[in-house]
Amino acid sequence: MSLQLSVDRSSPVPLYFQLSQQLEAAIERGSLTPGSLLGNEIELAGRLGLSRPTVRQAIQSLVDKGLLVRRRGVGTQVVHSQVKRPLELSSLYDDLEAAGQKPETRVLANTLVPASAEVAAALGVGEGEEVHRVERLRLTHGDPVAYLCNHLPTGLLPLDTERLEATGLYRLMRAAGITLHSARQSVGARAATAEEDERLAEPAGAPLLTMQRTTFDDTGRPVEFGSHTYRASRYSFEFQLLVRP
Amino acid sequence: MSLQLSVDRSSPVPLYFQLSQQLEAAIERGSLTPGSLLGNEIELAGRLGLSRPTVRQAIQSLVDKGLLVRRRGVGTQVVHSQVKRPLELSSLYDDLEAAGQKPETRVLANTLVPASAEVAAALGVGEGEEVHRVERLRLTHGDPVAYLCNHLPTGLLPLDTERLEATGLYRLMRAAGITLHSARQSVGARAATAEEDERLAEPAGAPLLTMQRTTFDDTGRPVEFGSHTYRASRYSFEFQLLVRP
DNA sequence: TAGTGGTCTAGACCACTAA
DNA sequence: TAGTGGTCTAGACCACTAC
Repeated sequence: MSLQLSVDRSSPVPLYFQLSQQLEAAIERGSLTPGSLLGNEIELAGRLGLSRPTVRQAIQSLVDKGLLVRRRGVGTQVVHSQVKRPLELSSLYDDLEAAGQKPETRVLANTLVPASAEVAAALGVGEGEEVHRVERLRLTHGDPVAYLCNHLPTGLLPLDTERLEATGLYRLMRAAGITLHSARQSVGARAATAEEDERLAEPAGAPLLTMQRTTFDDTGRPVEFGSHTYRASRYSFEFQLLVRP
Repeated sequence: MSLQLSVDRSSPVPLYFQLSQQLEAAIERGSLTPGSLLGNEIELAGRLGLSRPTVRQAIQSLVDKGLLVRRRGVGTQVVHSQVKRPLELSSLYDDLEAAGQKPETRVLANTLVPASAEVAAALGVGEGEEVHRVERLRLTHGDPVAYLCNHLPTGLLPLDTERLEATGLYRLMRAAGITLHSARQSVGARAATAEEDERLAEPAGAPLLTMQRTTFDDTGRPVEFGSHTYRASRYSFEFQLLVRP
């Protein structure tokens, strides 16, 4: 099979990254078939004019992504497909867009409010301290999918209604130079209240999917606390996860 | 602060792993406080009599776990806590046990059945082919929490009712030498049917949390397909996730 | 026994950050 | 400018697997 692999040493892109991208592309388009062996690291390094650690680094990044499996004494094999996208800290906006759904956002409220006890605890601010409160309705094809209520610390990023209606909150945060690091999530279900029924255009007492999430940046500072309710009839969480070895 | 670090070269435990364990323990018990710098890699390597790549490997594993953050030109810092346990392929049994809930299992059915179209597609077998079907009720303190229905390929592992009532399915699979690799999950909500109401002791039409999951081993072979329903009043999914850099 | 990945070393140069 | 992490090399020995 041999496979066309090469690296460009004049490129600013790291060599291991060039290699891992080419291998991933080969797996994606089926040039490297599931179950096939990759050939040993030494030979691969020699063929590309790279050192073994560099080749290992490229392979390791694909192992971490779940695309390859290494077995001592055996070799490196392509996993039998199935793995597409491991769980990410995803934005509903991006998820819907990726599904070709053309998400729309209607900002219901965008104000400063004193933090409730729950919000204060999540964001690590004093109770009653001023925080941003954003309420949004997310729709596709004019139909509501979810009601999103978020609280954010003040002074973190500009939150004008216009930008909130044009894109997702996470994109705004990244654009403002915030490096998202981790999030704590809780997913549950409950019956809708009368108010929620109306907002989401569901019959009385309909089951709702709920999510609460606190997101942290890479300094460990809470940057967002969200309470979301999804129409169970129109949305479910889909994700893939890897077993950490 | 300096910190007591040392490695045992006569141990079969890899040096990078010894170091990462000690660093993790130091973070856990607070000897390394959030936000504090770790000291540069060269100096750390010299102090321990290790090479820099080995020290980097130790640090990298903790970065992957979300405990440390590296910034070029700045240094390596301990993340401001909050990160405890990233999302794993978890078993409800283990989750309940970890929460001190003493889970019990009641096996409702444990039979061989012909695969339905849905099950056949998930497990990659022919429709109508024989597969295991296991129905269980999971309880804590005598109260039902979830109804679990799983399908498995035949010949994979022995599934006696006795063992199923003593522990979780994933533990049985691991004990049978199956290396779990990844899973595809879908989490949603819906109103309970009359049959489910009765099984889970909920009022008519109560909201239920649902999960469907297909689990794969490290060869990419599907090893389990589960359809679970949880009492929303008694259970929610809690997890932490990291942004992949 | 032969071949694989797992670990480890002792250097090197570069890119980025902060003062 | 000084110090940090990011990348890379060319070797070495070991543990495990399959034959």
